[in-house]
Order: sequence, then structure tokens, then C-alpha cells
Amino acid sequence: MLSTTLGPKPVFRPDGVLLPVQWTFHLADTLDCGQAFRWRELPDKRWFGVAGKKYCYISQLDSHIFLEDVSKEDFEDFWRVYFDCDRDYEALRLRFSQDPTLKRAVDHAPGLRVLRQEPWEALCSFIISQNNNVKRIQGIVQRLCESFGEPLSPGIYAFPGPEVLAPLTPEDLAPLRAGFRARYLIDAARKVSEGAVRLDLLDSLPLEEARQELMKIIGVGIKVADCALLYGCGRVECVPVDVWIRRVLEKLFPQGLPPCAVGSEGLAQQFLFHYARTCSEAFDIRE
DNA sequence: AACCAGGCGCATA
DNA sequence: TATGCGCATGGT
Repeated sequence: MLSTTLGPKPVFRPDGVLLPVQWTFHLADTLDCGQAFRWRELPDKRWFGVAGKKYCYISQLDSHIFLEDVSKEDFEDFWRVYFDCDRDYEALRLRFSQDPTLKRAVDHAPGLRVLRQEPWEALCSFIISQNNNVKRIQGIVQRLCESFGEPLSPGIYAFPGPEVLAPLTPEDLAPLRAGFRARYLIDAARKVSEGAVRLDLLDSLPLEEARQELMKIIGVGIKVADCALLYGCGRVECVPVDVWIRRVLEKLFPQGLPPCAVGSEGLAQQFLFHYARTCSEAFDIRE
């Protein structure tokens, strides 16, 4: 599904980068659908977010997405991958539309994209996500970055690396108010920084081995592992099953996801997750 | 004031 | 293998 025939190319200008909306890219659906936790919509409707060691302001225009003050180099080296720009989402939409139920989910948010985040950042974010809600996940991640992340610009902080968190204690993390998840973050940081868990192998390992590698970490079960693999390693064949997806699968796909989703099940999952959460009466999956 | 939130670890059978 | 419970915190 990777394609070089995406149509209009990005336009590089001195004041930023323009992405054609023919790529099917909707900011709100993509940045506020529970896959990343560092994006905020500002009062002027721009979105601001930090990812890795980069940050940017983005806005949704009629025919383009505008990445403010982003250089061609930063786009090519970072945001292009982050925003999954080399995937043909129009072709994906057509393929998923072969199944009537999946089509409804895709039509509900056709501009939804699955972001390719940093593995460590995705891992930590979804450790924090367990038995938690999106608002509080966002708050904990923000305090984590403000407390321990490298300053990129006044008031803007990178996500702290594993080597920063590894020597800390749960008491050090108390200001995050992460609760029982604090010791999970520290265990993850220690094992990753010591090399006991190898994040660099996750995109090439067979899926089950990649899962087991992540599940060496206390507080990482199959769901958190699958989230790290899908959102942090581009493993789009991987389906994190949370309570929402479990209900969707039970009610709508008792035989499993349809053939048109094979190989991209994780992407299908994201459309279904978003549809179930924002349009539950259509699915009728609540009791 | 219980119950829930993109789960997981542990005890028990 | 399969349940059920507690877990920190904060919002309804």
C-alpha cells in the first residue's frame, strides 16, 4: 500500500510546507483520536504538537494542510514519516470499502491517518494509557515532558529518553500523578537503556517475538505492546484489542476482520475505534 | 457516592 | 487456560 503515485507533491515555501488534501488528511480526526497525546487545538484552530525532538504548528486549509515554519529538510527527514505521507490513503479507503461495515467506519472519518511515532514515546504513552482516560493521559504525558524532557524552545519540551528516566524512583515521578503506572515507566526505562529490551529490533522481528520483547517490561501486556508496535513501529498488521475494539469485533466482525483488511488490520482498527467512540449509536455496541 | 477510564499482575481453581 | 480483584488518580 506504499505508493509513489500520490498525486500532487508537497509544496515547499519559505514559510512552511503545504500538503495537498487529495492525500486525504484530516487534522482533527488524526490528531485527536487517541493515538497520540501531545497535540492540542489552539483557539485560532491551529494544532500544536511535539514529536521526538521536533515541534510544529499545523492548520487545515481548504485544499491543503499547512505545516508552519517547517523546512524542506525537517519535512523530508521527520514529518514525512511521522504523518505517514508515503501511504496512499485513497487507495486504502477504496480497498477497505469492499466491506460494507468497514466502509461505514472509513466514510465517517476518511481523512484519518495512523501516525508513525517514536517507539519509546509510543511505548510510554500507552503504558500510561492503561485503565485511564485520554484527558488524563494527555496531562500525565505533558507533565512527564515538562519535568524531565529536554527544552527545545521556551516552554516546549522533548519527550524524555529512557536514559533520563532509568535512574529515577517512583517518588521522583510523583508530580506526574501517574499512579501505579510510575513504576512501569521506570522499569521500561531501565530495560530499554540497559539493552534488555531492544526497541530497534521491533520493526523487523516477527510479530509474536516483537510482542514478547516488549512484554519483558512490567506493566506491558499484549494490548500496550501492540499499541507500541502499531503506533511506534509502523506494524500496521497489528491490532491492539482494547474494550472498544473487543466489542466491535464481537458485534460486527465475529468471524474476524474482512479479507480486504488483511495486512493493514491495524489501520482498519483505527477507523473502527474512532467510529465506535464517536458514533456509538450507529454501531449500537453499548449493551 | 459508586463507577469508569485505549490494562496488567497476581491469586485462585 | 480462565476468571476476578486491586491498583492511583480524577472525572462524572
